[in-house]
Parts: sequence; structure tokens; C-alpha cells
Amino acid sequence: MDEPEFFEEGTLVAVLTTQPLDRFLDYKAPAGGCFRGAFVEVPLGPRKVLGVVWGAGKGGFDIAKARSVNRVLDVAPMRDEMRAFLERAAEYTLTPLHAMLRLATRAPGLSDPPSMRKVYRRGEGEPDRQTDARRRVIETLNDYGGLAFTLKELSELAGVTSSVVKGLVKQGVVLEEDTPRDLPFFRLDPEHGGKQLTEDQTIGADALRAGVMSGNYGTTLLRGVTGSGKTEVYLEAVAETLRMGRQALVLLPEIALTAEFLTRVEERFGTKPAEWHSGVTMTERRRIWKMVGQGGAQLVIGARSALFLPYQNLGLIVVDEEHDTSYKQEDGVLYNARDMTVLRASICGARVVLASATPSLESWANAEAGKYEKLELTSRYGEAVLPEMRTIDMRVEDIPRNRWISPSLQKAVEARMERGEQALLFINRRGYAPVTICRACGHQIGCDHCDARMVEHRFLKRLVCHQCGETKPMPEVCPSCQVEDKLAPVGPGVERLAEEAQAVFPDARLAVLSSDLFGSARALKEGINAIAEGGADIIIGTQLVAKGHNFPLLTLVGVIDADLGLQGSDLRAAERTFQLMRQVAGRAGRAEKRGEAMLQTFQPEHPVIRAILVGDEVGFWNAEAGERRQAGVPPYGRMAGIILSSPDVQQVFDLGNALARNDAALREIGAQVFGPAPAPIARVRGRHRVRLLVKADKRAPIQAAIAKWTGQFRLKGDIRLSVDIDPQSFY
DNA sequence: AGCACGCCGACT
DNA sequence: GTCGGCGTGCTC
Repeated sequence: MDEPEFFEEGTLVAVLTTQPLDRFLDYKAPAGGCFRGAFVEVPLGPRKVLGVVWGAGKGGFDIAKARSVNRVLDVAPMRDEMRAFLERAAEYTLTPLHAMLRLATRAPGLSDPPSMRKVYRRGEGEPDRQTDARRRVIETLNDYGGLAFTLKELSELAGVTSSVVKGLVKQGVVLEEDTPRDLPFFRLDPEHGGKQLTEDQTIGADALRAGVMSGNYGTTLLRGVTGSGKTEVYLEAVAETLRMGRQALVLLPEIALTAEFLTRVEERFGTKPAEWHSGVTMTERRRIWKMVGQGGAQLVIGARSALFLPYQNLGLIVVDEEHDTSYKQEDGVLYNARDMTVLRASICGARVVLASATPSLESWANAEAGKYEKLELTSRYGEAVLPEMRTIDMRVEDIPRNRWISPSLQKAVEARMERGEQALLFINRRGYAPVTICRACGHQIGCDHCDARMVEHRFLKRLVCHQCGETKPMPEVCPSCQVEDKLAPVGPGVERLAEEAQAVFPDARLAVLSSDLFGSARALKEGINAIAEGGADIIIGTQLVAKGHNFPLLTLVGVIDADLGLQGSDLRAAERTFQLMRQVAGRAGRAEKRGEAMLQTFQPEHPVIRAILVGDEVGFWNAEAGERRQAGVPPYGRMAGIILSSPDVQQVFDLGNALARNDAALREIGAQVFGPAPAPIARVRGRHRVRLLVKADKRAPIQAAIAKWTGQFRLKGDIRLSVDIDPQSFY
């Protein structure tokens, strides 16, 4: 390893700060000098800001203005590979570098001196007088063999007041010591809880282990049907990474999942890993950030932002459910954590495992092209097999108005209940009804700040905008024509389906699983556990249930509206529908009983529905790939979205049109621009949004061209422009 | 991001 | 005359 460059006191260093400046600022190195990569505090105008020494200063300005770095912070310096990663990620996503540095420093108190706290352990001496309380303190300390406790912990464990402990400290029986507040995580033991793997899993685990042992970059697409035990397989790759003394990161799409996952990690490695997501406390954040940087955390389980932690020796990154759309950050810095994972790993020589039962077309195409290795787990655990799937043709079902459970589905559910098995009714819509319409004038209630329609939530007794979160009470009269008692719900949501199910199956015990019905991840987990143990006959759920929870008694899945998502011209709709339906169907029959899945559809002959039915994944992907290749869209072409937003409609359209007219920079690389058109959500929080789409050849330097193109324009007033490379949805 | 500078409209 | 609106520019 090359030693990073050292800068003597007084020499000029280029510093990148977290302030939104589009260049480096030069400072004089502080007393004692500093290395490249050092985190520093620098003066900026009247303020002190956080920065990183990026390299030698360039000069070229009035040298008398150069100020000195205030001090070098007491955290591990940023490694060269991290700087390279941030630079490349900034370049790829067309994000200013300072914004990338922000992502990488999302922990509080990095500039604070390491804070200390007092801990107490057993000393040599004996107390002058033995009392009951004193004996309990000493016994507690002996029981835990030399461990140190905080005052609060020790007095609670021993059942004494803090003054007893303090008294013993005075006599030297208990020692009081200062230790850093941010403690390392317990060591994970790769040999702790290895499970017996199936033959299939062993082959997979061996292949992943071999990759880890190579010590080089490489990506493996780990494909396994639901219940095939992907997790066990990639945890073996984690184990091998730990044996090699390197760090591992497992990215998960859902916070709700991490609790269950953490338990599995603890069973496998004997202790909990570091857990990083938006819900962790500030103190814990700082601890994780620092410990990851100095090797005191071997394994991080986290959401996408965990990719920007300062790993010092990252050997493996697992992206679980790699197809999940939540890996794409949709506000602020627009990046896809799956793609950035591959970038980061290729820079620091780490392995990547992309795990999914239903991979994204991008990853599938990369595997087909030989860029990724492919690994398949085919057999499910035990005797369970994929459910038998069939459609219910809604065109021929005799079903009353405002009912969504067809007679065929009803019969099937009743049959399962008689056998004491569970059924799941799946609908991918939260709330009571997606639309509220006035039957007097036809007005549909919309959000005041967005162009989205408000969704009635009876549980909350309010209308909710699923776009911006705005809520308002259900109006008494129509906001448009003021007529009373004419507002009617249209279409089903999960709450309304539950109401119907209760009427259709009066004796059934219902459980509704929707993300907005649980106050916390913990409550959700408890709810899920109770259901899994048989606390309900019928589960009514949104896509929350598709995400890897286990329901051993579940043998029937009824999909209320399999067509949802097939409409529209969104090219990814078919892919998402395929993935979601396959995942939901995978909930049935995970234990010993053969499951069944029934899809209610008005278009049973649709190619996607047919592919879902026969489970012909390769056929589906080939068909989908063919169409996209034809259209020259991702993954066979490149796209970027340009979103303009402003409170003033005229302003955004003017700029949009100006951009569309002056597209020489794009034509130079053979790219086309479409639009401007109202963005998928044309108004968000009072801002009008307009989108242009850029389409280019797979190999075209789209970022450079877009930078040149948009760079000609100066943004006036409150207008914002953001570039979304590889947008999730496009049409 | 902040913060200062600076140039036009409604007050004392 | 001056207080204050927020457009523009600077920060080593």
C-alpha cells in the first residue's frame, strides 16, 4: 500500500468541504502537517466547516488570502479508494462532489473530540465493612468476569443505588475508568452457528467463498426462488470475508426487514452487527461511522446510504433483493445503490453478490453478457415447492358492483379455511379507496399541492396524498359543487378489501398488513409473528407481504388485481408486475403444504400474465429484453431524465423549451431529447415539474454531453434543475 | 449553505 | 431621506 502524500506545515493543500462550492479551496497545512485524506476543520468566511484534504493545493489566486487549516480531526483519514469512489460516483450521477462528500459524512459530531465516559470494573481491594449491597455489587462484577459497566448499568444490575458503587470506588474496591464513548462492536465469530446446508446451497456457498478468497473484484448474480435459502448462502460468503479479516456490508431495501434479518445474523455469528438506516439514533450513527473507519465494525447491515460509510477494508457487499426499486434514491442525490455498489467494489477490490428471486432486467442482462457470474438456487427448502398458479378470468366471473372477491376465489378461500390453512388476499393499494368522486358533478378530490388524487384512509379518517403526504379530513360536501352526501369511494384499497372480506367470510379472523397501519417496525414485526403463528385465517395485505416474511400456514394467495401495473406505457411496469406477482405467489406453501396462487385478471392472455403462470422467467426476460433492445432503451440504451421545477409554471416550460431547442451538445453524441412534458408527478409541494428525457446509445458519453448542454443555461429565480441518470420510470 | 453587498420601492 | 425587499457573488 502506498503511503498517502504528506504535506508539511504551511504548504498549500486543496480541501473539499461539505459546503456547496463547485471547486476546491486551498489552505495552508496546519502545524504538524497533514496527510492527503485527512478530515479537517477549515475556516470559511466567518464559519468553521468540515472538509477533506483532497491533494496538493493548486494556487493561482492571491496567496495572501490563503488561511490555515484549523485542525486535523481525530477520525480515520479518508482512504484513496473512497476519494476515487466519490469522484467517480459524482461523475456518473452528475452530482457535485461536495454533495457526495455530504453522503459520506452523514454522522453527527465528527469534529467533536472523542468523548469519554466513566466505566466501573472490579479493583484489587476489599471493602472495610461488608454489607449486603456491597456484596451484590462485587458479585455482579465477578459474575461478568472483568467486564466494565456504566454507573447506571452496574447499580441496576446489582440492585443498589449509585452511592454504594461510589463508596466502593473511594476504597479502591471498584475502579473508575475513562473509556471512549464510541466502543467497537463485538467480534463476530464466523465459526459460530453454521447451519447444515442443502447440496444446492453448499455449491452456491462454495462458489461465493471462492470469489471472496480471490480478493479481487467480481459480481455474482445469486438467483434463487423464494424459500431457497439465499440468505444462508450469502452469509457463508460473509463468514469467509470475516475470516480474511475484511469487512462486509449487506444492503437491504426495507427497514422493516432488518429486525428479522439481524436475528438471523446473530444466530449465525453469535452477536449483532452494526445496523445503519434512517431510524438509528445520532449517537449510534457516530459510533458506527467511527468504528467502520477504524475496523471496530466487521459487518454492517444497512439501507442504501450504508454504502457511503468509510470502510477501511471492504471485502464483500451483498445487495439483497437487488431488483427493489427503493435502491434508487429519488430525491436529493439521485443514485442507484445497486449500481454504486458495483462501482465501489470494483475500485476497492471487493466482491459483490446481487441476490434476488426475481432479478432486474439490468442485472440479468449483465449476467447474460458475462459481466456478472450467475449462480442459481433451484430447490426450495424441505418439500415445499412453488405454488400452483392459475388465473381467474374476471370477464366471466359473476361479481356485483363494488365487490372484488370473485366467486371462484371465495370458494377457494373457504376450502382452505375448512382445512385450517391460511389464505392471503393481496392488493397493492393502501387506504380505503384510491379515488373519491362526487356523484353529483363528477369531481375527483385531488391534492392541493400535487396533481395526485387523494386516497381515502378510513382507518385514519382522512384523505391522504400518497405523493407528498399531505392529509385533510374527509369533506362533508363536494369541494367543487358543494352538494352534500354525494361523495363516493371508487375502487378498492386494502382497507376496503378487508371490509368486503369480513362480509364475505363472517367467521374468519382477519389480519390486515399495510405499512400505514403499524406505528413502528417493531409493532409490524410483532404483528407478522402473531399471524405466522396462526393468529389469523385470512391475511389482507399490500406489497409489504411480498418482502420475505414467512407464513408457514399460508397455502393460498389470491391476487385481487393482477392487471394493476400492466396499464400505461411505463416500460418497467411489466417487469415490476412480474417480480411482484412471483414474489407474492412465493408466499404460499413455504412449509410442507403445496400452495396455490390465483390471479384475478381481465387479460389472462397478456404475455406477462402468461409468463407468471408458467413460471417461465427466461422466456419473460427474453421477450422483454427483445422489446427493449428494439426500442433502444435500458439496459440496451442509456437514458437520463432532466427535471425542472419552479413555483412558476411558465418559467419551467420556457426553460424546458429552450433546452429542447438548443440540443447541439446532445446531437454531437447522437443522443435525442424528448419533451418537455409534465413530469410523472406534475406538481409536488407547490412546485411545477417538467421533464425532458435524453436517450442515447449504450456507449455514448451521456454525462459529459448533458453537463455541456445544461451548462449553457443560467438558472434564474427559484428554478431548479436536476439530472436523473438511469431513471426508474420513463415513457 | 450562509453572509455581505447593492440597487429599487414604501415608510418616517 | 432611510428601512428593507431579495438578486448576485464570494468564500482559500
